[in-house]
Amino acid sequence: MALTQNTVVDTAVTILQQFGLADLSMRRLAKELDVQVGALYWHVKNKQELLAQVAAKLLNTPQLSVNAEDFSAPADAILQLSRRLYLALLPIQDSPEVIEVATAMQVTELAPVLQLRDLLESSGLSTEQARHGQQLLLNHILGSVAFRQNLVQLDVDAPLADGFDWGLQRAVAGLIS
Amino acid sequence: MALTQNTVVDTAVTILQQFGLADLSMRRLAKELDVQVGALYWHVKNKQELLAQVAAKLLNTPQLSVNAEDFSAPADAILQLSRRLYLALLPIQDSPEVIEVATAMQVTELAPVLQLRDLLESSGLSTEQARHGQQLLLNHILGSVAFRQNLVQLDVDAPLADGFDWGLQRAVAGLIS
DNA sequence: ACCTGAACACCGTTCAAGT
DNA sequence: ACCTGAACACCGTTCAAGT
Repeated sequence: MALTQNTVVDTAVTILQQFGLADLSMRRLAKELDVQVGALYWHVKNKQELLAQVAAKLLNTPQLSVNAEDFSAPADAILQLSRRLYLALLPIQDSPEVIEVATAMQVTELAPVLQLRDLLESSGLSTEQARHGQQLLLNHILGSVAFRQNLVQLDVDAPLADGFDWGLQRAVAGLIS
Repeated sequence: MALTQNTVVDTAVTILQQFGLADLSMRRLAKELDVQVGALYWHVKNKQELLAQVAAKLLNTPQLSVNAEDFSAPADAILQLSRRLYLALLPIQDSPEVIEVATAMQVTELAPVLQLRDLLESSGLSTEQARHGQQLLLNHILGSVAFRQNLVQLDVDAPLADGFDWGLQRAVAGLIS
């Protein structure tokens, strides 16, 4: 099996899911693929670009999209999509950092994030307002995931009531006045 | 001048402000203090604890507090405090990561973050709701700072209209119904 | 075109030994 | 009590040289 960009990214995803970002090093990745480190740089420009592609693999799945027609109001679709994103990212260690790298490079298109903006626009916000609303919601999703993952990591008893959903509802209520 | 915990943390703050988190390594810090790396570990448990103390130094300043009596409504005090936090963190490279480390370890008390919660409570929210509202606002502040700093880093033209304040107003409006 | 081998310039943390 | 010297086990990236 020849080394391709796809197998590199896929293996990176697996390492991330199983061991977290701290273990996702170029050297570890090379070892997993039975290859020398330098070989990776033929298929991927650098680690940042690799992480962006990992983020795309994580988010660009049909499971993370929502059918606007299934909801009576756009606000409900927004809530649903946000919850799906939150729940999908929660079990993947350090996923917020990875997503942030991808959005920062912004060359990679993350479908659910774009849909979030679309839904905000179709709920009556202007293009610019929708972009800012998307920012607010994404900040809350990623921040809440990171916070929760830190609690687990430090063996602190996680409060049963999460706070994510409450904050999400208030944010959406504030956005769609 | 003997090496103390305080000088170590202060030097760390300086490196962070001038060169960012990537340059704030234990080895670089030791070099700046004309000392061997191992010496640092006598004054600080590890790098994580150091970063938590750096965060405390950055945030626990009287400039980042607000006098509730100066405002007609608690909502205005919340807005003002949030803006001050945002503006204070913006010029410090990678400040969101540092603050996140500190809040994750939660042993360090960050005064402005606590005041945010107090203000939310005094605006009519329950203790639990105030905690969740604090989470929403902090997520937005740190997320927006990180986003802005990434734009600068990548030499993308930053949009003049920031989006932070718009999102902040909507969030506060949603929280204080 | 694709990969190896080896180097460059770094990391955080530990710990015997010195003063 | 406080610090040095040196090691351990790692990093990301580059690049001549091989096939």
